[in-house]
Amino acid sequence: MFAINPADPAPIWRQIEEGMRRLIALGALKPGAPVPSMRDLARDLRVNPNTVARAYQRLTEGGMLAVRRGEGTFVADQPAQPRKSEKHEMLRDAAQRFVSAAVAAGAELPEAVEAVEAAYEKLVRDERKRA
Amino acid sequence: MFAINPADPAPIWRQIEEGMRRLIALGALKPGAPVPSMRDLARDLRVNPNTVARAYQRLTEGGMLAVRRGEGTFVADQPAQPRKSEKHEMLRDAAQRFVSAAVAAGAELPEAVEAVEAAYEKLVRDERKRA
DNA sequence: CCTACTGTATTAGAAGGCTAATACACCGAT
DNA sequence: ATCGGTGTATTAGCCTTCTAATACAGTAGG
Repeated sequence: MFAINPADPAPIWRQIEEGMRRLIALGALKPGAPVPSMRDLARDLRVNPNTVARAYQRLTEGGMLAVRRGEGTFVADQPAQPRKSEKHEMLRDAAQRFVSAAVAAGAELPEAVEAVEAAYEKLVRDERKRA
Repeated sequence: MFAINPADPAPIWRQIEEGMRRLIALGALKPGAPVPSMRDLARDLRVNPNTVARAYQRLTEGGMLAVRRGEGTFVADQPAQPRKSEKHEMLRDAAQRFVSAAVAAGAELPEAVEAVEAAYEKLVRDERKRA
């Protein structure tokens, strides 16, 4: 599925939440498709089931996942995409953090953009490979 | 100087460290110039002096700052810029995190690049304004 | 029915980040 | 010499995250 980065200061449950959103946005997980059970994913990521549960709960509340109790968890039929305002806000914040890190590392704009393009292509390529 | 973002999961001492690196990289703090005392900066950022101390220590170890004991802390005469390999590694990791967040938010590459350009210009503009 | 799997919930404990309160050593100015 | 400013260091306590160990409720299949 995706990997957990222990060096990332972001909580694991947030990394899982973001990873699922990413897979759905990329189309790697289609509406109605089952997602791994909490215990399976926890074993896969070497993480506690409770941590996965927290991520799944948030995704369910957000309308990305749908739970059929006793049966499993599935991608929602109409995965709720974030509102335009929220999307822009998230993008703006993430970009601010990235640029701050890039400048602190001694990079200027062209280098930063280049790194983003490379990371994007790699992400898409890795996802295609898994399919 | 710069602001602390409580919503950012990154530890405060790391935000401070990055903020100082940024100011030096942008030329807002020139070699030999004094940086705020730990207690002053702590009061300014509404943060504990110990937290600032941790950031300053790391920056001193990294060769960015120089301490004249009892007198204050100053930007090193020749601020050590990160090695090319480290710079690339930092850029790559930061870009990966940003792209992951952007895709999870439902954005594609052009939008992401646009956000980066906007954030960069805003960062530079805000720094010029403070000077 | 029984087993094995789903998600849900609770409790306890370890680890790290942050705060707070001190104390110490050093330098410069009064 | 004293006072007020530096950076350095230590200790204790709180909060959040993560782990671990359970227990419970629902569904599918033999």
